[in-house]
Amino acid sequence: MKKGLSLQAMKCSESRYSRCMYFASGALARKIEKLAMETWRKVSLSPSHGYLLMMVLDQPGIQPGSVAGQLQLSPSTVTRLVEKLEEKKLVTRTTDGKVTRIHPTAEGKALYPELELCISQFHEKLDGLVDRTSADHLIRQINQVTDKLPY
Amino acid sequence: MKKGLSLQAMKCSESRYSRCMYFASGALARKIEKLAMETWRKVSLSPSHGYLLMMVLDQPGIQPGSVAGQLQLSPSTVTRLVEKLEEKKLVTRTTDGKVTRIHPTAEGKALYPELELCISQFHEKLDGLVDRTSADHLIRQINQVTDKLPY
DNA sequence: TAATTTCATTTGCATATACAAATGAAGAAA
DNA sequence: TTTCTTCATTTGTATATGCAAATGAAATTA
Repeated sequence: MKKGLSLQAMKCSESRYSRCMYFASGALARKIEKLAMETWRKVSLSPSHGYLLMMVLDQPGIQPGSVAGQLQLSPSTVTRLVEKLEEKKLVTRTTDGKVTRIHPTAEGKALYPELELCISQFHEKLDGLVDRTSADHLIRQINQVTDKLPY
Repeated sequence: MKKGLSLQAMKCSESRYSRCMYFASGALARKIEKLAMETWRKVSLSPSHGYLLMMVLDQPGIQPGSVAGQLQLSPSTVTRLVEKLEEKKLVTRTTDGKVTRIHPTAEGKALYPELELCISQFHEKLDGLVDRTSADHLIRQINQVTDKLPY
């Protein structure tokens, strides 16, 4: 019945490395990323691209640096993400002197309901696996620690 | 004084996206990865490579699939990691039928003390930023959630 | 105003990671 | 034994991400 996992299958808490923040944080992030990827696939966007587009829809004219701050990504990563959304004709960039602004296109705007659906489905999916209270608590704790770590 | 961070600088808990597990886990993992990278730089290894080598030293003859399970990485990722350690002459691979085993070289073994140092320095560095009890607590909580998420 | 510094963004390059398909071998079933 | 299935690993390809250097413009200083 159980397929292809005899060696790999392992609860992370059974690993001798699981007590290390490096693995704990990495393993969680990879699994969450995967879960999110499944959710956003229906709009042919990665979760990062999806959230970025959402931000641009909520805050039209937003600057890349502000995206980087809010999404906790490096400026260069934001540039790449925006490039891809631009290729897909979902956003445009305008530059005025030092300031670059990202604007949604009509096509991008049209995606709003679906993006909202992705977000709520992602949260539902998570709710089905982890009870809401402990997830919320975990998120708060993670953020507390993240805020203490250097940029 | 403060340099180059006006737009990006932001506590993650101030972001409207910080309440989402996707960002919380990703942001934490990226910051921890960075912290760890600084620590392992002195042995010219990424943290993943360092931990993998450590595992091979602790469990000589270990199979890639078991590494994948313990480190919560995909088998293909483990293959790439091992390839690089092999290039650096720190480990060798032997294949006997279906079974592949990873063995440390003398050069790899010689690195053991330094690897231990990296691990303890990483933990010290973390201790300097986040108090030990809450870090341990967080790790346990993360692992609990991770274990509930699908492979 | 000219020179310097700061800032936001982008580019070039490198790393980390995964999925899906391919490989090669072992075990089970016919 | 021949075939089919399962398994562990590897390979091909793709995504995500970051650092350091480059760019171009604004702000500050001299």
